[in-house]
Amino acid sequence: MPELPEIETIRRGITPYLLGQTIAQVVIREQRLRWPIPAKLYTALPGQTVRAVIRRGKYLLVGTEGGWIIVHLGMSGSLRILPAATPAQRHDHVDLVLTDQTCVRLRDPRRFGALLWTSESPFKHPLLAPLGPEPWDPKFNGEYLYRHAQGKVRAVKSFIMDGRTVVGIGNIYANESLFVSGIHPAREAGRISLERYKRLTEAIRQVLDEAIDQGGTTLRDFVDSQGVPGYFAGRLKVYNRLDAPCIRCNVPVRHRRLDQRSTYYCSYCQR
DNA sequence: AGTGCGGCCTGTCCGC
DNA sequence: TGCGGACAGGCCGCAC
Repeated sequence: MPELPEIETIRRGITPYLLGQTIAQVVIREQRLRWPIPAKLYTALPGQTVRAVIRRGKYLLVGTEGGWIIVHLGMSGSLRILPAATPAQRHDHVDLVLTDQTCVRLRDPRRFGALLWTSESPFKHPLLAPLGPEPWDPKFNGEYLYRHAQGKVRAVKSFIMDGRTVVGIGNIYANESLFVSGIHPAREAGRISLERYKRLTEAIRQVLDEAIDQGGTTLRDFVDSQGVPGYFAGRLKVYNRLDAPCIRCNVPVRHRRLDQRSTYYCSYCQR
């Protein structure tokens, strides 16, 4: 479910409730996420105070004196700020209960998400270490993408969705960014000019900025930490718009499956 | 080494 | 109304 704008929306929502707060206890109702929740998480955390809430790609990192919680929301995860006494519903797997009797509640029906613990720098964790730059990192520019694309025969869509290339771009925003920059999603990554890659990096930042501004995209069930949906779905230019007229040229939006992922594009505007 | 795909899960929707 | 199958916002891990 959540891509970078949704994770950033959640990060901004939970940060004021977490910073400086002390964790009273960790309630685990279901330990089987993508990987089992490590015992260290619930033994080390009580008594710790939250010092930082940061985002790296689609990971949320909650820092305390003793280490870091690494959170990934997979396809269906959400985090809500609630009174700790709120009855848990189906798929509410974990509560971080704070001493002020609020809690951060993790719900994840599909359990593709993860909740991990590290006492080292989270950036050195095997899941985070291989990640490429953030989309707003100055080194993420046209030259960077062009250089890394050389010799790559894979489709540009799959190239930009690869976290080693750049973080945070999932299926929706890959579709949107490629539309905005006029690049066909199936085009070979290694056969795109520097000029067009410059446009793509700008398109990516523009699309992500606007999506964050709108509180993310809710197609069916994304909600922020207060339970509010995002409003970017109304601004999508191609995603989920099969057969609707292209906003630029009126040709019907097309759909195909590319690397097992739903892909929307305008066959006239994107080459 | 780069690439493609199976698999992890539940919920929903659609056609029969 | 029930049932099977396809599909959904991610991404690891393994084949080739």
